[in-house]
Amino acid sequence: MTRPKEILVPTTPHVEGDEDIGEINNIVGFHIRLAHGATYRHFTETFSDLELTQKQVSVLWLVDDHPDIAQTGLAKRMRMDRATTMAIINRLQKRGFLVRGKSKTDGRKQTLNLTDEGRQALASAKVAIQEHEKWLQSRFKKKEVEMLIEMLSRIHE
Amino acid sequence: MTRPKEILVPTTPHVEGDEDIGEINNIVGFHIRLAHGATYRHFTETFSDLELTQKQVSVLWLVDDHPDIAQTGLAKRMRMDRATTMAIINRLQKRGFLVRGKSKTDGRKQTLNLTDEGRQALASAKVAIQEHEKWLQSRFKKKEVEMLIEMLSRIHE
DNA sequence: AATTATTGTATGTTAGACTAACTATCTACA
DNA sequence: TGTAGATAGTTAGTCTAACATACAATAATT
Repeated sequence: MTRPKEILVPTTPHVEGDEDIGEINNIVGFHIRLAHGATYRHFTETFSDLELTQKQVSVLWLVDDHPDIAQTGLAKRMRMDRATTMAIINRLQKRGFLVRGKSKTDGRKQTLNLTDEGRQALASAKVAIQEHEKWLQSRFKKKEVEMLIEMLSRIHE
Repeated sequence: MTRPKEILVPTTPHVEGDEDIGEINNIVGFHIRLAHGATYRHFTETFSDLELTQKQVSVLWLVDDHPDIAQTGLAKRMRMDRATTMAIINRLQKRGFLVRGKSKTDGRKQTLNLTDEGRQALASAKVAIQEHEKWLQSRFKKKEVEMLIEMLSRIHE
């Protein structure tokens, strides 16, 4: 009495009397979302000890690369709005990973800089990132990685 | 005394005469996230009238493609857990786009099917998707689109 | 028949994205 | 120069989504 077992390969074409646009599988956006989801999931697994999200690591990294950067500078680089940036900065500051200071050149701006703890966290994060990237890049040849990055850059500029 | 003016449209390449971001630019995950963000943003713009998210459209689409699908079936296809799936289904049901029914083959399962309204919403969504995809694919040649989809599939399986 | 797995549900937490309103500061120009 | 508008940061509130946990009902396995 064994059932057909209902194997479900997600990337399988659905048959059915097809209409309009075609299959959802031909939609680039669909694949970007799925790839992002898979990447995000693996990331949080890899970072479960560090308790850092992708966004948080990116912010730490960018602040380290650009001492005294202002929140709007960060926001521009990461394509976030000010409010979202605030929330992330607040979280990182609450954990003592970075500090806000006053800008000497512009009274509206604040400077962001990592604390020693932040630098330490970033160092650990970079190790984890390496592992994460290895998982990601294991699917591709070197040339393909370059190509993928280049293509993705065309989307986000 | 006119400054370079520093226009910053979110989806515009950031020029700024400065430093490159550093090695973070070689991180595939970083680009996936940025590309996802840009895509998501354009999607919500395109869909602001319809008030549908990527997830919701995907669910409508998949339910349409697979009548009587159960929530777990959806969850597998979209790589979501049951709780998240529930939340999305609830939202769509509340708006009258789909209905839950009882499965005849498995008392635990429920069937999902679009209502006429749901089908209508999906039809509108597909038009908008076409526009959205055009925006996305305009950056690529046909061959490149295939390549991109294939590469992204390697990530999400 | 008893145990285990699956499915849907309910609840609560968290991150992140966005809007709107507000203050302080800076810039541009009439 | 004075003022109107732009920019930077903040706060508050809303929304989507992901995840964890717990529970009840049903199926499958032993």
